[in-house]
Amino acid sequence: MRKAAALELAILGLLKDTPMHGYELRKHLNHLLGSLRAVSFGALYPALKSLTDLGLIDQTETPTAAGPALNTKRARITYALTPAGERHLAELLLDSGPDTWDDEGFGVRLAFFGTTESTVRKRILEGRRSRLAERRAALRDNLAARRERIDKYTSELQRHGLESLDRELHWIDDLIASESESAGETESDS
Amino acid sequence: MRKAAALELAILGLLKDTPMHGYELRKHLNHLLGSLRAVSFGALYPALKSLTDLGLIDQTETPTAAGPALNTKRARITYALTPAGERHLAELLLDSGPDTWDDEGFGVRLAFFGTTESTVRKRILEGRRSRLAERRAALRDNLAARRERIDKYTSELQRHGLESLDRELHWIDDLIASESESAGETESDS
DNA sequence: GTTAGCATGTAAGGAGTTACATGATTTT
DNA sequence: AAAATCATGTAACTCCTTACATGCTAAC
Repeated sequence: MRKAAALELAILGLLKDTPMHGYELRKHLNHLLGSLRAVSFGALYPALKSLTDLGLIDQTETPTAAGPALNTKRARITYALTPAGERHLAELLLDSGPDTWDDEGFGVRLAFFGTTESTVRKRILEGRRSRLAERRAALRDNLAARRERIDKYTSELQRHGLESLDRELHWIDDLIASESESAGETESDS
Repeated sequence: MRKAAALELAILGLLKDTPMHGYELRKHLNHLLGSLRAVSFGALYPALKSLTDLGLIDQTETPTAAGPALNTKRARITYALTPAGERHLAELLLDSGPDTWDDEGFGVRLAFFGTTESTVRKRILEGRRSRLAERRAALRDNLAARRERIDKYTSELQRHGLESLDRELHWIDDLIASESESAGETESDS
């Protein structure tokens, strides 16, 4: 299976719901990615090109000179998923491997949890949990190992970092708990 | 002035306190950078090389065959700041521009706040604050703009993101406040 | 005497950024 | 008619990752 950078997944996921052109897509991407990062055109268009080359999306030229009054928006190239693209997206949404535990991967996957199988959701949440727990352990060790030698700014930074991790762990635990609860209701798997 | 990636600053800052060889330096870097990222050898050694080429650090070969029993550790190349390197570091620590507000830049700068002028500290903290405030505003707008159309996972993510931002803003405010307090007390440091 | 960890690097390549280049459409 | 914004791309460059290549030293 291909490497599937987070950006690719986000593009495919957004285009599945709504075919769009690049400029519009970028705005949705920046909302979706939130504080993670901003997508530039220099990143977006090459990505769209490579997805097109792979046959996962196709481009429909919407003429400007001929008839721009289809709706209020003037568009030039509208991107949409091909059948192969839909299949590929469905495959990507079954992944629950290490890539889906890290900050960016997890952020993007969460945005598509609505169309993710509940067993996959659970594995992702648990993977993410253990990732955060590892980080927390490393930070604590670090903090304990060199008590005296750190100035107040560094210790403040680490204290705040630890607190943030604790809150995020708690948050994930809540998500996992609500996942287990609704497991009996909606889907038939347990 | 040169661009000064966060990694360079971290290296210079660490080497000023303690000359070390690469392998050891990497461990300190990974502690310093914490959850931000891990530095690989493929990133570290080229960086050390370029700093050497710039004359900011120098390399001292510590022979292994001849006499390894200097202390318990066998080292091969020890890196240390040159006078030019110290000057350059001092210059970098005066910077309080946009690079010092972003996640990575701020994280690294905070680690060296102990040797940063209090006026510079304050500017950095305030820049960071406004960065976070911008993010918060964007998130809120995003949240308000499309109330109904988001599933529970996305809204949970955004709610948690907003809460984290609020806590971080509060944390920064505390740092700024304690900065102002100690400003009157001592010119040098506390 | 072999495994594990210490120690230093290089080569190829991925994923992105900034700056540039171009032109259409809408608003003022 | 000028300015802002919409819209699509390319080229050069930066920074980092992965995988490789090499050898020393400590411990079992």
